[in-house]
Amino acid sequence: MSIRKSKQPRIRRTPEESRANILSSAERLLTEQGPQTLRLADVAKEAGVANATVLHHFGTIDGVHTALMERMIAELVEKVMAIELTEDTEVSRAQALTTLFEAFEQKQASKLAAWLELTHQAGRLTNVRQVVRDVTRTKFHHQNVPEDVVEDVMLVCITLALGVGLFGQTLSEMLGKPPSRAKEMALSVLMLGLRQLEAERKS
Amino acid sequence: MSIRKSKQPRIRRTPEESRANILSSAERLLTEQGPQTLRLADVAKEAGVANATVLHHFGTIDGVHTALMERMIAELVEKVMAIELTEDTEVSRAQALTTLFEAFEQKQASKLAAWLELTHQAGRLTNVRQVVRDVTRTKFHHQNVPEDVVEDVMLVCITLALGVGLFGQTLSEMLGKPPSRAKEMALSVLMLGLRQLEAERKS
DNA sequence: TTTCTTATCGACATTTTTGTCAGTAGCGCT
DNA sequence: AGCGCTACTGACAAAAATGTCGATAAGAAA
Repeated sequence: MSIRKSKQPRIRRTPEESRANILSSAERLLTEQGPQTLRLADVAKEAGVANATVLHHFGTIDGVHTALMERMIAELVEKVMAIELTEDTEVSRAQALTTLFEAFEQKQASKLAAWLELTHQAGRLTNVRQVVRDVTRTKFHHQNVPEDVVEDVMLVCITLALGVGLFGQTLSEMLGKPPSRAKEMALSVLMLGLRQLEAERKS
Repeated sequence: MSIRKSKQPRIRRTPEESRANILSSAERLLTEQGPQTLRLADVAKEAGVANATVLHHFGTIDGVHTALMERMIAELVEKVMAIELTEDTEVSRAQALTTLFEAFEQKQASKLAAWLELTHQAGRLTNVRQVVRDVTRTKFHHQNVPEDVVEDVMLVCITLALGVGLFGQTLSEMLGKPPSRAKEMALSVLMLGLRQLEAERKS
């Protein structure tokens, strides 16, 4: 009558692999189930390991949170830095903006940012300014625009990309529209608005 | 040697007052400390009552969460509905937009929205579509623009207002700029972009 | 004053979540 | 094969969070 619980053989990973496995599971939980589910038992179950294994690699559940944040931040920064903006044309800009918006929505970066903001951990993003400056210099160096103006533009682009990434889909669907509508509208308005802003500045 | 713990006389409120007191405390915790601190003991302590008192009025801690969400939503809707847009002028629009942005940042509505989004409770906002439709009809009835276009515009405005409300201040300060810079930039871009969009539509 | 209602509370019980520890088992190395 | 290292695990302990219950007291009404 007893059900045989065929015990799986242990999987022994390298520490790096194991950490990556656990963090990937945690990231999945964060984005699909929300921050509440980032509990020890949940993470361990999602990763297919014992609770003690998670603690073995990260010390505490908070260690998991910290490591997850840092991993997601690093990935996002890498993605943003990879955006190409070789020419100063409308098309090139539109592409860059689209890529930026997608970077913030694809890897759930907006959810990460919201989590950091809500938990007052935004201070973790100490390198944001440096990244923005690097982008300003490396991507916009050929444009004859003052650097602080470029920074203002990037500020508004990032803010809007975050807003769209976090709320765009839900809001669009609430209004009975296709889920990408908010993003499309935001991109249109942003492109047109920035063009006008530049025109005004030149006069 | 024993320290006399002068026991306070009980405060006996009406059920409505007591609920309001508890919810206000919870709201303070949500916006100032983050959602993690919306625990029974934290809420009770902030409200200055015993844990059991909170449960007496709300049943469970989840009941507190639900009631808090509903209260904040109602307050926000009221604020948005109160926005005036009597004329179809640039100035009038700018004022309305500014008011909208402020509504989303003042009462921490963006944090509420982010909380709902992260916890997959956005479905609670069932009346968003109705509110948008009401606003479309009551505020824009005198403008000769199709209703679905107005809805698209409101979609982008709300999305951006949320983004600015949630991330604007932090991002601005990260880049070493005054905290309202993101909002100002967003408003500028939004006004210019919408004007252009309208111009394009007319041609 | 006395009575009645019920908001309030402290103490306790239950459940949930985190963390500890001693032993087990993969895997490389000799 | 035998050995050493350590990733891994289950069982248990500790802590934290939620919820229950009977008693108390504030205020209204008789």
